[in-house]
Amino acid sequence: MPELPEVDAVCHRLRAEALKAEIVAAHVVRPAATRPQRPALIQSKTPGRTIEDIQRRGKNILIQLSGDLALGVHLRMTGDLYVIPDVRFRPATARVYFELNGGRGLIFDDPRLLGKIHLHRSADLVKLLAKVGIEPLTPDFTPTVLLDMARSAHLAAKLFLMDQSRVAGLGNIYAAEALYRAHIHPAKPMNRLRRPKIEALHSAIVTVLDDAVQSARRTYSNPGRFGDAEEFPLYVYDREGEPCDRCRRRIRRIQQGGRSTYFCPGCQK
DNA sequence: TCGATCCTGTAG
DNA sequence: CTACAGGATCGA
Repeated sequence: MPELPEVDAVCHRLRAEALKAEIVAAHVVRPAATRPQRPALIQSKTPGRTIEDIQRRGKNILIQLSGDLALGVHLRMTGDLYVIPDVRFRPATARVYFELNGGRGLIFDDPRLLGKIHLHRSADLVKLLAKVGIEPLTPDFTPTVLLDMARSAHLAAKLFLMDQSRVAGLGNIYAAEALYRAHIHPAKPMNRLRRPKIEALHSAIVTVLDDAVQSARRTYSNPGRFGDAEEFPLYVYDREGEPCDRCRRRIRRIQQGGRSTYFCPGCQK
């Protein structure tokens, strides 16, 4: 269930293990994973190609193949993407898998079947990802940019942060953690935040994601599983009823957009 | 902009 | 059994 830091870790791991690998064969076990594309597309077009590059855009993974084709992978809630030494020993939840040179396997693993893997021409994939919002860990992401986006957003702060077309990469956990660190109530309308609060939020987003990236690269270096974020300190997520580390008030859970939001009623006004 | 929906697994 | 899960899309 990856957010930006976990997707980054997956890409990091893949770059170390799959760069320059050749795809020998491709198998779509569950067509749902490629829909609306036909399984035959990946199966017929990827064999013989080499993995040239692996990039991340928001929570999307781009696997650049030789011949100007690219695989676009989205892990959604339970997806994972990793290399195993012997493709014959893939798990039962492998939804798409590639046999690589040397008998290795590149596995798209997704028990819940919500994730997607598609094949596009490289240029088309870039176009498809144009609607993804600003990358929070680049110099483009400044307090002023965030303020500009906030002005027109008649939307709760938590929902704003979860919207991938605005700031890309935050999910349920890190959105809640960023708001906690910035002392902002998750239901606060985004367009009512003043510049100082926006600056605090900007800083919280960058700090949380940056720290989580470092943490995830360490804990997720283990293929086939998502190390839980145990190494990374979560102050509110999944801590309903526990005392806040700052003010000792009990962490509360509310529903926003059909999902749980955790926050401290004492220090997030 | 909101709710329903896609799926399966697991915790209570 | 029900509730819920670190996500995103689609339709109204």
